[in-house]
Amino acid sequence: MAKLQKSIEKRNALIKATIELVNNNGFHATPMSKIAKMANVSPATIYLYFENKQDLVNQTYVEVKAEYTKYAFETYDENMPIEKGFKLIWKRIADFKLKECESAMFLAQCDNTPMIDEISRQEGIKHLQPLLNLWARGKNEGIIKPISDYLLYAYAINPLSFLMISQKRGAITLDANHIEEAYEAAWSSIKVCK
Amino acid sequence: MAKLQKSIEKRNALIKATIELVNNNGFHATPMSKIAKMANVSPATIYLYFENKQDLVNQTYVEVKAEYTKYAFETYDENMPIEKGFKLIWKRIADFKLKECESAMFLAQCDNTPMIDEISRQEGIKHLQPLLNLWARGKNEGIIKPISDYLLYAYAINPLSFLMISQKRGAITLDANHIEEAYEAAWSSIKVCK
DNA sequence: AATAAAAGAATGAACGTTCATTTTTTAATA
DNA sequence: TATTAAAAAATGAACGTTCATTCTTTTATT
Repeated sequence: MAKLQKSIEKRNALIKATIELVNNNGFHATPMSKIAKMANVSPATIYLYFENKQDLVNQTYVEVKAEYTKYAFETYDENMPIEKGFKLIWKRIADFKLKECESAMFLAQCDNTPMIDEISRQEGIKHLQPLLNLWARGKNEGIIKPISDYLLYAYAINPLSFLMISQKRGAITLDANHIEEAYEAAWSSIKVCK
Repeated sequence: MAKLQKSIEKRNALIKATIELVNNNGFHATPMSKIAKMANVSPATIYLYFENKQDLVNQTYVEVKAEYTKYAFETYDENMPIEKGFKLIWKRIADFKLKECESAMFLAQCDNTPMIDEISRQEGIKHLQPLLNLWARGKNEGIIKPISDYLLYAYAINPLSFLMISQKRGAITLDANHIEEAYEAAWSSIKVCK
């Protein structure tokens, strides 16, 4: 495999096709041949870029996860006050999940199945550090509840995945108003209540 | 497949095996042959109880979902005051997700992938009605935020799935204290703040 | 001309499902 | 009750298909 000099676009096309097909049919029903076809490439070519199917999916996961967190923290600055910083990150995440809904769908599917290697999963978690730091600071200042980061994540961030999936399935349509309500729910679940 | 008179146990064994194998390997990596082996049955026998693999998974989903909601509402009475009723249902759900963690895992996987037919999914949602009624009542009384049921579910109930998965993966261990904290987060996210 | 990239066709393994047969259960008869 | 016939349930092996992956050949690049 090594590194191919050329054609990063071909790699991108393969990753894009993987996301789309896995979203719509699930891992079990997306053959390499279909991925190749959607990316306008021969099945054999996939193996110039990826070791095998598992590797293709793992790499897709890590790459999408990185994009996601890059977007989430792009405008955040570690010196911001807690609530302002949280709101900023939260809104960016919400924004990503609604705009890049294909990517977000894919992540949700990976995060809830044994589709992905544990190693790639760990790799994906790393990028979340700035949010954990913010929470640590918030706990110190008595603004954020002194509870486990997993609990904070479960209530502050994870619900967005559920909402995104519901929207993708056509069960709801989220407008700016809903997002504001969701933010209020998220914030009130983790802030210290006076 | 008509109804078989005998051997409801064989059907149950098949469903149990399906849950366990799909949890650990995902749909795509659980062949019928393995399901048969784990249920101590010939592969051919599966087809006496289920039309095909998809049908087996669909039926497993609907059955587990029914168990889940049956458990959730078992001790609930429609005349309870809002907060008390909500707490009761919430605790039962938490209880189920931690005790019947295999079942809950399976549901989470189904709810986040295209593994399940849309029809079976709809079938599974029906059973949630008592909770929606409670919320309607709560909104009327000004106790619960006047927001979409999907938002309420996303913040009050869905986080438990995330926590359960994290626990199953060994990332956390939830004790009674965590559960209490989680309940507080859930309630504060949906109650009207005075 | 030499090398790297891509292609299509080929391969072997694995899978879901069915088939032909056997085993077990039920019902009928004496 | 004992024996036998019929029906139901269960089985292991086999089938046809699909899939991931590899092999060989062609095309593009330097």
